[in-house]
Amino acid sequence: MKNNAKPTESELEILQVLWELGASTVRTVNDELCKRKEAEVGYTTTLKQMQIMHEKGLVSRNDEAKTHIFSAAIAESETKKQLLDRFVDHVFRGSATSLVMQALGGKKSNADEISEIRRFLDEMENKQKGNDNANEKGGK
Amino acid sequence: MKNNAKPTESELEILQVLWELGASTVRTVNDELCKRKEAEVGYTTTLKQMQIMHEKGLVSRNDEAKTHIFSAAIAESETKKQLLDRFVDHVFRGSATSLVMQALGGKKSNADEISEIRRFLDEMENKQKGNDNANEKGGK
DNA sequence: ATTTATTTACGAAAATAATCGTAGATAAAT
DNA sequence: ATTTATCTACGATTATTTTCGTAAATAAAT
Repeated sequence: MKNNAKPTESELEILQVLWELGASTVRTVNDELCKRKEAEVGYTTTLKQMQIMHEKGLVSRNDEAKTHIFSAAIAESETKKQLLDRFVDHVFRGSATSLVMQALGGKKSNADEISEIRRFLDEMENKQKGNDNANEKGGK
Repeated sequence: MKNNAKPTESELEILQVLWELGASTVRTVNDELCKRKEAEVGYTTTLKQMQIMHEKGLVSRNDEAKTHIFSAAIAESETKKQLLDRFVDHVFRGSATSLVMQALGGKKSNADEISEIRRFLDEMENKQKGNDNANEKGGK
């Protein structure tokens, strides 16, 4: 329940592929990366990256078959949450609200999005009522 | 109106100081950085960093006086918007909504925050009504 | 069995970011 | 004028991340 390893930019790209496609070979991941990025990505580059990620415990590897099968070893939502927290701390100095303002204000958010968020806020508020407190946290 | 220079982590930290304190000397910035971070930051490290930032056009410099005075050369909101866009693209693959969900769900958002956001959404919706269309934009 | 295609392992180079030491410049204090 | 304190310029080092070439392993095709 603890993985402090912060994936780098390109490690994140690989994780995104694994999260989306599920367990995959290096070949599959590399193909997908080439589709997503402008420039080509060398096969051995992706391979090396995934080997490093394996050492770090970011991905797991099934090497029974000739060709190894990799899958993400860290949860998508948990990882994104961590990245987001870090981002909020660094860029918005801890204020999630001002980030949200910026995110919604800057982007072309349509009516559907807005009402979706509204629904979400409703849910949040309900939860909060049921379980108040729970909000201490030794923030510096 | 175009500054594609993406500040690095530590450049951002310096920009944050300048945005907050306004035009400052290297000494002032360095002192502030030392306060904010765990570890000490060497004076010449900060100096060098700010020199590089000057070359890149991230800060401007007044060197009439003996001691140079630096100020941020890029706008805070504009910069944060760019960083956020980039972040949303990379981590949430373009979905601002899912980022907001994550931001609000994960963080300890209190009732005040929630209603603040609600008000914000109201405003957004009004604006949208008054000026519909305006939402075409070469989306991918 | 030999060739061919594909894969993994390994190491190292290239690119980028961050840190710092030292020397020289500048001005204030004595 | 000499010392002292503070600052800038410059170069170099260190650390981290990304990229890739080459060789060895593996299995499929001939």
